[in-house]
Amino acid sequence: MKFLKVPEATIRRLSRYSRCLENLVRKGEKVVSSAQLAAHCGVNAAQVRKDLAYFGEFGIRGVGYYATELMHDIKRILGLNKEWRMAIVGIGNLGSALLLYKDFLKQNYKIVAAFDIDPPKVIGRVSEKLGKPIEILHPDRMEEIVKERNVEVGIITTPASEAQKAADQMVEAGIRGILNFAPAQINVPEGFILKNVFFTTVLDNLAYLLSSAKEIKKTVPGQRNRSETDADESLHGERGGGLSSG
Amino acid sequence: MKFLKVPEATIRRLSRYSRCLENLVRKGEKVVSSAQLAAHCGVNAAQVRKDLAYFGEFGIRGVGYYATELMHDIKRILGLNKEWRMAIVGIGNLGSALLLYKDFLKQNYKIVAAFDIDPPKVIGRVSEKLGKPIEILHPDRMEEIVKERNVEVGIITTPASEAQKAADQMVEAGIRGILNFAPAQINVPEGFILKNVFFTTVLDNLAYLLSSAKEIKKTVPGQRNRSETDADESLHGERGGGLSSG
DNA sequence: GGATGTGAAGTCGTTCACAGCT
DNA sequence: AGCTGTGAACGACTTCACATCC
Repeated sequence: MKFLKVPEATIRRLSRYSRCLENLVRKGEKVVSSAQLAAHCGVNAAQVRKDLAYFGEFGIRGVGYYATELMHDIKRILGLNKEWRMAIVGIGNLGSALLLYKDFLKQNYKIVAAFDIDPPKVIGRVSEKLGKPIEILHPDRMEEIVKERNVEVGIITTPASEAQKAADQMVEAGIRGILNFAPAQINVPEGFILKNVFFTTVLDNLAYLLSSAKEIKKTVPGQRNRSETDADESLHGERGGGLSSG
Repeated sequence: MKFLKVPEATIRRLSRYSRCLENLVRKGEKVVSSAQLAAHCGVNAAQVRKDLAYFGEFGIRGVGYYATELMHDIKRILGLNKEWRMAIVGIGNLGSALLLYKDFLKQNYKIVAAFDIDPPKVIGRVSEKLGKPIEILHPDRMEEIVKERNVEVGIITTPASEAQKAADQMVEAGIRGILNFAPAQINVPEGFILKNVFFTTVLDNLAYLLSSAKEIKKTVPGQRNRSETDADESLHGERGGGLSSG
């Protein structure tokens, strides 16, 4: 095990290994080899071993990895051995969906505050769907609430035009990690972390592949056999500068 | 201009260039250099030129690129010079949000059909928010409807347990491109294209960065100066095998 | 024997540097 | 003079192959 820069791609794969291991453990597997895990995740076996090697030695030569143990090790590496408390800003369609989206909470992620510039407008409809009243707060109170509730992650689901302002308020409130769903380019100060989730970039990708496939491949007319999924590298991130949406 | 394999990353950047160019055109810029565009997008100027070089020559030496023209060229390359008709399966929280999410439709993407295994259950609440009645169909009718309405892209927003079934029905109906939001590993036959949008993978990434930043950097205590955003490479895709969410 | 951990090789993508147009 | 287009250098990530250890 060396040290230094872990590729972003490695972290993404760890996230995947973790979920595959959950399945394998659920199926009762006690020990898994890098080859098995790799097959389940659709990656190369050496890749699995290399990824893990960034963080230590987790396996037993000649045997493999203890599934449960490895799963926990990976979760610890990813920082999932704690509860991450999140605040969401912008309770429109997407915001309220995330607020209600149960698959989200599976892994130690909890939304503990919701902000919108017009609380009364949204409080009713979200509460109704949730079945219990939900508290929607004005962003002016962000700093206070963030301190009070130990929020560490902010989610932006405002319209694009409001996204930078929301990010500024988060930064001001001391939130270090921001997940942005608004189709806007946001800047944050050094030391803060911004991740974008842009749907339409992925759609654009799909559109490109469909368009170019049509041109090139006259092959594969009506094949119906199940086969291993092809590549689908996709969800990405952005850097500085102009507006961009996903 | 050579030919051959265009990197996935290039396509993602084209998507970004396109949106930056929209802004620049809106601001009245007639001509932009690769350096300007690169600055706006937070990439290297040579990268911009290389990316474009995969598809032809679009600039004028000593001058730059005509902004509007380049924007249209890029959109054409991405396949955005047509309307993409989409069907969404699974009208839960996320599905109905996407159905109502206006920022989505900006670029030639239109949802023309919505499916759910229990239409009556969801039809009411979506219609209410939309202000007009919406038609929710049973997935059994997918093939018929897809043909009728020329659907080319499918969006999966079912629970994870139903995602593969939804994909199978899309494939059966002849939908070639699938965008999957369900936290599940899906397989599609050769010739079909699957892109995943996994929120929680991005969150895991954020969690990792926040955790490791805490360990390493005791620096950058209370910096408040605006600075160019740091890296935020992120939204990704998956391949074969096990369950994964994002 | 068998699977891990890892240097070395290979592949892919990015950046440099400059020739070539305008 | 200025900026594009592009071969060549560089760097990063992936895969191979094997020494190492159980």
